[in-house]
Amino acid sequence: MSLISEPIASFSPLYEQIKAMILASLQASEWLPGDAIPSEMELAARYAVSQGTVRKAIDELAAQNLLVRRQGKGTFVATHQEEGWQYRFLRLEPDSGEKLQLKNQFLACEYIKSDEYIAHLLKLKAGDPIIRIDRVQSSAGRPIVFEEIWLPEGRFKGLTLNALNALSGPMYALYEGEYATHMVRAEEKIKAVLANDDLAQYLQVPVGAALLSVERVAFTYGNKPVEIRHARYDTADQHYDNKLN
Amino acid sequence: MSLISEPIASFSPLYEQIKAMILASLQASEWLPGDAIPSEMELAARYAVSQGTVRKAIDELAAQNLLVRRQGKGTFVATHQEEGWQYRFLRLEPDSGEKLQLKNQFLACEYIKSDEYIAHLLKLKAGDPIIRIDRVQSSAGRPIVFEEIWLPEGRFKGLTLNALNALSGPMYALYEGEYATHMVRAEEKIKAVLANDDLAQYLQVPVGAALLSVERVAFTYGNKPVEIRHARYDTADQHYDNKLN
DNA sequence: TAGTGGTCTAGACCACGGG
DNA sequence: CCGTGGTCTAGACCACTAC
Repeated sequence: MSLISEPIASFSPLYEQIKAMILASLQASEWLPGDAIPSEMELAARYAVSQGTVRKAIDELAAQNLLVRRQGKGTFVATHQEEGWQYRFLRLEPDSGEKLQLKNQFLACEYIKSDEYIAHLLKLKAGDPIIRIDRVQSSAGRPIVFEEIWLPEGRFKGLTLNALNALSGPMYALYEGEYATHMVRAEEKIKAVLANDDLAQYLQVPVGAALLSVERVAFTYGNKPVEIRHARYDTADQHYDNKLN
Repeated sequence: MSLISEPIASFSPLYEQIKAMILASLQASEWLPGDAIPSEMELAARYAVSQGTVRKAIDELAAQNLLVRRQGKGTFVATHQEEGWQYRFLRLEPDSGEKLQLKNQFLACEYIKSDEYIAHLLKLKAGDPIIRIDRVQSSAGRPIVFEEIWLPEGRFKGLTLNALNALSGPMYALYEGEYATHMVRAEEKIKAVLANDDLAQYLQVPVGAALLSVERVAFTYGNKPVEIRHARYDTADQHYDNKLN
């Protein structure tokens, strides 16, 4: 591959250009979550570079959790459908250290107009159509999480409360299967807040109890924000677990 | 380098053995934070492997933030002294998005016996001697953070309130400079709590205000826990910022 | 046995930093 | 100018998976 006359990235290392082309294929759904991508040798031939160069490109995409390598089998597009990746972005865990088992109860799924704030986060215009979902998640029969979710209507057209109630497993699996939208990364802003009347009722805690407020923006390929969540966690018996490196 | 008769790791890939040996040198303070380590060629000669193998070992250590590569200059041992790495583990930031400027006020530095809980986290025995430090950090004259810190006395012998009050900059820089202890990673458990009388006074908030409780265990080389912190953040005007990948 | 990713090598050349 | 890390190649062999 020559360094001039490149379709996507115009300069910088060859492997960066390969990365960009693989990313473009992912974004274009040429390879779907769970699928194997072509072998390193095939890609090397396709892009007319050495296997080592393809290897470095794939290594970096795998480090970003976009691809998953499996020795002897191939390289696969990451998916939230998979065992162990089901709740990849959930940092809440019981103080006891056991695994958290959450049961969904969806309360609402409304088609509304975006306000300024949500529009800004989703890179839409105020007034653009969006979907708003409310849910409560329970562990061992006790409500632990109250969550408001906002989605752009365009990408998630047709989503209904019934579809949500039929769901078992994480919403990101649903987004992948039904709306061809794979979440790549997210940003969270965390605060401590007091329970108001509504929150107290949803989470069955006293008014004035301390709750963890977690605002999340989730992004798909190309750094495109496609979901906003505002969760409140009851952290009496569980905590938000974070690793710093 | 032969695959048998290895001093440190006994098998697995060559570059893993190189990693282990570089790590051992770091742990033994053969190269100090801020220093350059030998060049790739030198290390390749020393370990009798190719440059590419050393390269892969260094790449992985750099990805873990133990080393820092600088093209044209060399590879350096990571340090908390450096501009931009000063508050590498601090995730608190103003809602406005500006940079947080914190001023220290140390309240106490006592030599005490460890209780069960702290001993367990530090992998000591209950009753072992430890140091306990209290401090308040303020931004623009307003108290934002109250923090209790526990250190094993053995490693930090001689630390005094005066030394702390002379400190400008992060404590991890002090640990590095005075106690040859570099922090490599940390784990935090986050909850929402209510301000009691003491916290209300330290942070100048009403009793019953919501505060973020952050318990941190910090580790040096070899996964050795050497510091416990329990912080309470006032998140009225700032938040804990987290990226999920 | 064939095909995949994983390791290792040796050598060429580039890009950056500093004397 | 030299020494550093950064890129790229070509080829050999290993380790794992599946048929």
